[in-house]
Amino acid sequence: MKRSTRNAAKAKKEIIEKSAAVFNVHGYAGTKMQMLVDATGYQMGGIYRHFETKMDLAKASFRHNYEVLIKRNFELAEELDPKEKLFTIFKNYQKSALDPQIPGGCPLLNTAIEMDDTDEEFRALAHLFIKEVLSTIEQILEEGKSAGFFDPMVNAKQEAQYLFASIEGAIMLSRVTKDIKPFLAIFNRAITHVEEKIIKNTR
Amino acid sequence: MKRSTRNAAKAKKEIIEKSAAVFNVHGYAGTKMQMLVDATGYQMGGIYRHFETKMDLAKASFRHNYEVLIKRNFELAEELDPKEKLFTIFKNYQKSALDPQIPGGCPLLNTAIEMDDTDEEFRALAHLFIKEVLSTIEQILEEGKSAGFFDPMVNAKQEAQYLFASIEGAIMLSRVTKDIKPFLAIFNRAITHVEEKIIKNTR
Amino acid sequence: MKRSTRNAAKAKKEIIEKSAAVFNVHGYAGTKMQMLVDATGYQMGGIYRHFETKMDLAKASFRHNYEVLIKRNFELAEELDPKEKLFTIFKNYQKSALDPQIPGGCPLLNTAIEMDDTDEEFRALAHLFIKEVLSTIEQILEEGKSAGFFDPMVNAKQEAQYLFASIEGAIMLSRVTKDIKPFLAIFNRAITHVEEKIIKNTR
Amino acid sequence: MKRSTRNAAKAKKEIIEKSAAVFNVHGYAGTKMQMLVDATGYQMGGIYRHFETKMDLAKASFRHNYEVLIKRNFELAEELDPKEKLFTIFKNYQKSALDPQIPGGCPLLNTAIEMDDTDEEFRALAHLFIKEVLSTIEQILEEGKSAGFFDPMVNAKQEAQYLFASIEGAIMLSRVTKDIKPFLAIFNRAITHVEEKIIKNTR
DNA sequence: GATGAATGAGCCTTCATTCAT
DNA sequence: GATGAATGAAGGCTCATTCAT
Repeated sequence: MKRSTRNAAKAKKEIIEKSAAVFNVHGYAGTKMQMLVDATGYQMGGIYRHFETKMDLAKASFRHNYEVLIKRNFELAEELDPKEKLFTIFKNYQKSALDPQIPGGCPLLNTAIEMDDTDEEFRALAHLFIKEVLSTIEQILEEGKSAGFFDPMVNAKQEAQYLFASIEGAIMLSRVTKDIKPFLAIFNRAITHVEEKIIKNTR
Repeated sequence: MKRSTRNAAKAKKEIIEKSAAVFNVHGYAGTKMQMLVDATGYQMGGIYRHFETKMDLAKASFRHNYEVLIKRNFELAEELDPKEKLFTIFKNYQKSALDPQIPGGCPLLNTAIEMDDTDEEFRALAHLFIKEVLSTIEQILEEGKSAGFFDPMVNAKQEAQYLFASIEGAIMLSRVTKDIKPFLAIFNRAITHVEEKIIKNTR
Repeated sequence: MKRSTRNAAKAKKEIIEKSAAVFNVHGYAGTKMQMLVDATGYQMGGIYRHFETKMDLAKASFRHNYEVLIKRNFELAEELDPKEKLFTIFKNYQKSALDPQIPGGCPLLNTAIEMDDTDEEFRALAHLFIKEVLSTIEQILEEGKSAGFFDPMVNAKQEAQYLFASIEGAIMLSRVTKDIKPFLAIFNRAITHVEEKIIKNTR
Repeated sequence: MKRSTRNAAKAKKEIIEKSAAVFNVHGYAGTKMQMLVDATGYQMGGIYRHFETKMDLAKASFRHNYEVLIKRNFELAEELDPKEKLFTIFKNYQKSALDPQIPGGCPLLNTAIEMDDTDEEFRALAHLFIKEVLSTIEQILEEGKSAGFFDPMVNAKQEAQYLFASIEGAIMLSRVTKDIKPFLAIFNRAITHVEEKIIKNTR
């Protein structure tokens, strides 16, 4: 096959983008190099020119999936107020559930579960990304408290963990049942929770 | 080592029990037959006498882990009232998190995540077990509603899913961070939720 | 193919014996696992059950070749006097050159040359074996001096090195020319040297 | 790096010169094209423009090493008498051993050993070069006999082979022991041999 | 029932060579 | 003339499974 590009950076990017989906669907151990050859259109050696090992490519793919996830779910217009920000994130997660950009479920969840006891470096990477997500949510909650939108009694850190855990659990449920309904149900439950427990009731 | 005196059923049980932990820690693809040889004390042939394939043993191990989980977390004294039942389940989950009987995290979560896109039969099994857990919780909620303990407005099914999702998400967070604190925080958050939103406030 | 043996030690021995010739002919880098599969009659996995890596098998093969060489060339009847011993070694080397037990030339020479700059552990092994051979010759020379057969002025260590070097050089010449004559010529030259310079001339 | 200004012949020469050392140290099978890219400063395509295959470059490199060896060890002033010529060669070999121009040992020895059973064409080349060296020594011996310096009973051909074999064996010993001493010891032994057996004793 | 040696397909990786630029 | 990205056929090694004992 004739390759259209002879540009290293572009090729590397292309390989990552096409591999990322495969890893997220089949898991890192479950993904075979041959699958990546098929998915990327590159041959073995072409892939190995850009990545020392399969696991290096796996980590780059995970990072890519994370960035896509951040871009889709957490990239928020500056002018939004904290409440709007929080609901935008919710809306984005729902959109992602209904029309996934990354097949195979949430890469953070998948990677955390596969790597927690198998690959310390990989686990640490998942940990890092999850911390970033949690701290983004936490920050919005703190902003909301300062700005008088959210109940000042709210423990931002705990609430962020709670929201994130619920959503990841919801994703898992919908994936194992192959049914979007559990996700939507839990999701709405979580929104209600936000409305009732986090947002300051200006009655 | 002579084992000929043992009977088949006992050997099979022993192999399952000892394999179950290995599968839960390393995942099904990540577990190698040699690990099971080491863990069980049986040799290749000894294991294959009782299980046709590694995946058959994996499924039996998963079922075993599920039964252990049910016994530890969901076996409830008949005389408890629904509120007590719910809190007993919570307490059991907390106990399991602090002192795990099954190493490697929640087998329902682990299996759901690994198998959602890779092994349809295995996914269906995880689905089945999760449905059973959900329906147990749901039933308690319904009982509680009927008995006047719980708010009759509660949607039992959704609430069961919400509670389960939160807890599974919490387990994931604690495993990837290698820190029990996130689990406990989310956990307490969920208990508060039950107290405030599910239990009928008799004030 | 049905294998005749299910005995680990015997299988290991068989693999070594059949691999040893291949390694000595093709070199360690030049020998491919497939050659060993063909030569031994064992499959990949059968070989890897007994050796962790190709290089482990290579080292075992080298050791085996060394032992064969020792047995053939340096196993000397106790009752021989030092002069007879020395000439027996010569005769054995000549016999080996005319009718080689190990194809591919002298394994000490081959391994020393291939490994001097490539594999430190392997080089050290070759060094060890060569030291053993040199010390055997040296000892015979010392014995001969003590017993009055050899000139007491002979520096045993140097003379052993000189004899060994000449013979190894001779082997190399005969192999690269694919002609036994250079070996025999040098060989005879070395014998003359022994007769004239080492053996005490009782005139 | 722009190289387009260089001309073909110069580039080819440069590649050979820089590759020659690598081949001699790592062997022909053990040398990877990437090593040559690193050593030469040329890229794959740059090298392949001048050589059809790695083995072609290997042969050119071997020839180069041979020529360097000849120049350093066998280029003798015409006015020297045969005895002086012989000792100059000896001195040159000693100088080469103490301060090698070509790293990795004697290319004649290395190539003979690696190629004797693996590459017939390459073996023939080593054979040719070795024949040239032997015949140079032989000629000096013959000259010396004619001129009355050397014992007329000396068999020039055999004596040349004997000297060459000893020295090559000595090189091998010093390389495998990583110690110059064995070389020097054998070397001195060989010089003594020349003095006592080849040079006509005019007493 | 159980052992553990052996199978062989498949895995990850390497590397001589090609070729678009 | 030269670059360096890409090829693809091996290469070393793994591992679920089989089977002689």
